[in-house]
Amino acid sequence: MSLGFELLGTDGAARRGRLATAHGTVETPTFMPVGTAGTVKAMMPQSVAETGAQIVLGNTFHLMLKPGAERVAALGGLHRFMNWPGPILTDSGGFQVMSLKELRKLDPDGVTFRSPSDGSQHRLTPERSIEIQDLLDADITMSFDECTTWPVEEAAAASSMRLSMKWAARGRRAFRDRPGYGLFGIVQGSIFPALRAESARELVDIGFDGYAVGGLAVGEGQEMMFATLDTTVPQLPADRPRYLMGVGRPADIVGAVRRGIDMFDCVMPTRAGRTAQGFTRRGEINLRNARHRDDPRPIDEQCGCPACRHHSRAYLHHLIRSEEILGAMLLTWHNLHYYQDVMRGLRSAIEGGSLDAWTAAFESEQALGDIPAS
RNA sequence: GGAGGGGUGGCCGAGCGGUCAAUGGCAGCAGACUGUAAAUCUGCCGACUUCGCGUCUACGAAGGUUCGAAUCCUUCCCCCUCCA
Repeated sequence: MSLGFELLGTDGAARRGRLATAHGTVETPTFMPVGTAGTVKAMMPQSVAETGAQIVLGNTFHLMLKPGAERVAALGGLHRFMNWPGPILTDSGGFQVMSLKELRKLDPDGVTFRSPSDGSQHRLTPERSIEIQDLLDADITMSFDECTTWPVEEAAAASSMRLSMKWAARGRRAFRDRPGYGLFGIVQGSIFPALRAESARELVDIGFDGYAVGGLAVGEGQEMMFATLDTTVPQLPADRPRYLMGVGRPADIVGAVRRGIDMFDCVMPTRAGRTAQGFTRRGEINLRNARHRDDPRPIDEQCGCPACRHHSRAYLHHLIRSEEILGAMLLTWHNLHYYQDVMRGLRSAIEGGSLDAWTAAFESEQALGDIPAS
């Protein structure tokens, strides 16, 4: 295995680990901000790092279209191109197989996409996806898969999963092994335990540097997602990192960490930050709402981010109402910082063997809800 | 003084005899967002309301024509442009 992973401790099924990549180490459980197009939207790379994030995502599909993988490679790779010196994980384009299903044609060999911006045709195969991620210089490369839609019949979920497994094997052969770089396989099978088990077995047989659980948080709900993790995660090798793709809200992450997941990514904190939603210790708030208009308090009294240290809810509300860019920047910064606070809390709770108590405190505080302005 | 154009719901602005409580946009009030086609999208937005294609009040003002008027006519009040 070319990607180092050290298991530092456990608390129940939860794990405290350390991932060693060519561009640095990552303490797990970790949350990876999504930087689809070579930027964590509304954030400077340095600011992303200041929130505590150690690794970010890039996206094969988006970077293939603009500016092109070969161009990024010629410019020194994605780290240098976007000035993020730390580890980068790239998604394979598999999510776009689902999210852009109106714009693509799938066949056993791969997928032909029409570009959402100019209609031009682009071909992605398991091999080409790996090649692009190599050109981008991703520390962690994801297998090209089909993110299965929801809801789905078991038969359709099975054939979708089996296609992804074939593609995973092809991707494994195409991947160029080298120190500090790794390839992850992605378990599919929707909410069907037998399919998840089959998928996990196949991937483990092939052998990957890490294992992702894909095709969740697509509408099935938290309960079914957790149920799926309960049966799936135990089938993944204990000595390799586990990544739950696309998840989620803070409570989703906490529940998944407790079920043995090490890595997460989600657009939630960044997208929500651009659409006025703030995540706090006491739940979610919408800064666009009139109730914040005169509120001199910060978004979250206990938060140390620049938005909370220097600015009131009233100011954030004003910026957002006025469509000032700074509003999106500050709220994104806050959300990412809060997510990282949650991850820091989880890691230290696992280290201290106090995850149950930590979780109880987290949940009861979230349940209290926001304190109204006096 | 003369000639034209116009006054529509918080604002801008369609409508120009019935299907108009009145298209749109903005503002306002909420909601959604989970490997980013997203600084996006959705709902509500005269009053009342048992929330129902229900009642009432509404398109500068007052009259009138008509079965029926935001839409036609008369007078008045404002605003804009051009000419003197």
